[in-house]
Amino acid sequence: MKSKKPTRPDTRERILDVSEELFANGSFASVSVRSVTSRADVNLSAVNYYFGSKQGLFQAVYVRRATQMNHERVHLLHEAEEKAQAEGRNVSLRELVSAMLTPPIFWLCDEEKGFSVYIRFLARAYLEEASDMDNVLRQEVDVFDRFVPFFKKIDPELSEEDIYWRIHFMMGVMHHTINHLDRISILSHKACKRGSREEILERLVKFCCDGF
Amino acid sequence: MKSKKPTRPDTRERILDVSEELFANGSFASVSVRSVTSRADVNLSAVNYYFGSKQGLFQAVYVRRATQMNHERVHLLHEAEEKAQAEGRNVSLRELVSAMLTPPIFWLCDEEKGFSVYIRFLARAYLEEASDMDNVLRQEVDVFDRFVPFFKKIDPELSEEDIYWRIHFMMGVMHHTINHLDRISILSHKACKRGSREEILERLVKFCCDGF
DNA sequence: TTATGTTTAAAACATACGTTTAAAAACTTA
DNA sequence: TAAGTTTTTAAACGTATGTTTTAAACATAA
Repeated sequence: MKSKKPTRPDTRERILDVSEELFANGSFASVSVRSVTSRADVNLSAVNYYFGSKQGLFQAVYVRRATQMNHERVHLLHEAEEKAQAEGRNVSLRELVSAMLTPPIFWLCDEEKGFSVYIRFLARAYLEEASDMDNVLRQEVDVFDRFVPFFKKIDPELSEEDIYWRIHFMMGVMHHTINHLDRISILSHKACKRGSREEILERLVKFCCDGF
Repeated sequence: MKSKKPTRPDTRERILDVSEELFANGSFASVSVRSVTSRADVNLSAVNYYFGSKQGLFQAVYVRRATQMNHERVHLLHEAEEKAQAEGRNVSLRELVSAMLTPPIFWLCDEEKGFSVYIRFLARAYLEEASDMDNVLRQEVDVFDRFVPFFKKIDPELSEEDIYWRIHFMMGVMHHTINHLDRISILSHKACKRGSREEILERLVKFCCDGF
């Protein structure tokens, strides 16, 4: 007698969870609404009911966690700023790079929460049709703008163009690392394992700092 | 009376050209066979006739230029090796990095030939379903293996794992740069233009060398 | 020319897709 | 309970998809 289905108030969240994962592993076009609803054990119409369209669902997946992640980045920046002020020095390059990379990398390696999946989703979203994803980029740009003055203070000789190019390169390393984390074992003939969250972050931050 | 259609022996190539471009701008699933054949001004069945299936077409697009590009990389490596030997020194880090990055970057900026499109296609192909694309990766891995001893000679303290990670990071920077070349103008508020082929290559090589 | 193999053409097939509709079910509030 | 709102369900719609089929057009060589 327990087969009676009650209304589940978490339907919306379950759809988001499932599609976050599917969109992280495949392109927008390759993920069907039906594959989402069936895996979420939800009626087909639920997607259109809650999100209007497939495109609306995609954007909702993005929005759900984007704000939080960029807040974390700014928070780390402020922490580093205060610490530096207390010690009467500039914010170090390492602190800056770390503030930008730590949230996504930590999320990535946090299997507990669903954040891990989101980071892969995000890296993939960057490659979707430009017009749809420009808004996504905008928010990150605004965050990065707050970092630029600090980079400039470290090396006043750097032009803004130099700084933007290097931030751009940093994001490249990060997104690529995220998307190909499992493939690196192929590349190295199983020589190196994925490694812990701290290990990856350490390698990444070092590479980016030296690149800067 | 010129509307009589002769047999066009270039049908196969035209299909490859068009799909290379479409696959460079969109995911595998988002590109329809019909969009390919109509833009190539070719009958719908031609794709299945020449390539068996859509998947076959995709792989054919990859294979057409992959071998050539990796040959170019190895060629540059040999050139650097001979020059270094003649001068009685080791191959420099810069020469190694340059040998790996120059072919794709030069191709990327070469609007004349169709190579430019191929590089973008390639970067996108890396994100397609793993099982289909592992063969694609295999070839690059084999090429990179030939570079490893030279990196080791430069810095014998480096472990193989270190080297593979850094090669991995390099490819990340490159692919990301390729895929987001137009977006960098957004990121920098139009502060920096795309720049010439040499400029991009120079920035990229420098960043990667320093990262190493 | 005729015969043979290759390439193009148009149509149809079966299926999968995103979305809509309309009614039933579950929940909320009075 | 009764009325009203929100959520879930099943079915259908129209369209787009990859692929197959069958025949016509072409090229080449005997």
